[in-house]
Amino acid sequence: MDDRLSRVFSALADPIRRDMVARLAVGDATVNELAEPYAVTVQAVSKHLKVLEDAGLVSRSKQAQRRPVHLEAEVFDLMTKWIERYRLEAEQRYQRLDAVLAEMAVGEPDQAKTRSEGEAS
Amino acid sequence: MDDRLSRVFSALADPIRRDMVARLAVGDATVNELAEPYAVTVQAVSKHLKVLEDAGLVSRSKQAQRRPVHLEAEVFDLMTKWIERYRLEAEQRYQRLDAVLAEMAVGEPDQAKTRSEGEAS
DNA sequence: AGCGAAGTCAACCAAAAAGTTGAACACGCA
DNA sequence: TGCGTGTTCAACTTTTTGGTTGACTTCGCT
Repeated sequence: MDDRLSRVFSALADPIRRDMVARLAVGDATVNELAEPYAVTVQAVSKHLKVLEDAGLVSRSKQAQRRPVHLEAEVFDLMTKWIERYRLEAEQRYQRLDAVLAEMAVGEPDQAKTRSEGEAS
Repeated sequence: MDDRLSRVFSALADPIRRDMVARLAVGDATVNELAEPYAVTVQAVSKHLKVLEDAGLVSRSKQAQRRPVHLEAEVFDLMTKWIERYRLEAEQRYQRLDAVLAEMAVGEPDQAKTRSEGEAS
């Protein structure tokens, strides 16, 4: 887990961290406020925040002795770009496959294709 | 890590698994084909596939003694929905904030609002 | 009937993650 | 000046993860 995308996905793999992101979408909050709903210590929440921060999902400014946590929504783009890219590729492939199947339906129906069998597609 | 979304995010937190998804977007593949580029055993790849399968990202049909792996792109929707929801919430919040700031600029500039300080908003 | 290829299962290991407790640090305030 | 609050740091434990090796199953092929 070294690259950015891995850190982002990994950060959001935890329900508590996802819930914290959900709450931060509504407004900044302090560590104690964030910790309050969960059945874990505030130290554990502090660690969760570090994970989110390392992933670039969150930033912490210091204001007196409290550190308001702020959601950095731009990182979401990184994920959506990755997801959309492969979703699209897969969808386009289905369209091509449909075209091929349609072609086969009108053409000859037995294209056994028992060659080397090595590659996918 | 029990719910669906956690499993999906967690599955994609690993670079090898993300790469496998990327390759499967282009076409189905067998376990050995998938394993080939990586410096790990085929057993390890089999485990990775189990993780992807448990997340619903991939399905395996059995065809003779090989099990072609197939990408299930629908699961991506689950993620994008989650992501978009909070991205939008955060963005709308900024717009509201901008509106408030603009209002304050023309109106009275000292709306101290030092009440309970309890909630984030 | 039996070899060989493709996958999986089981047991194990090391490293990382998620949690704990306890101590320390950094302020504001009386 | 020193107490209290908010947060982090450090050390430790337990669970999960990603990897290994070795044995086993399933099938096609000759």
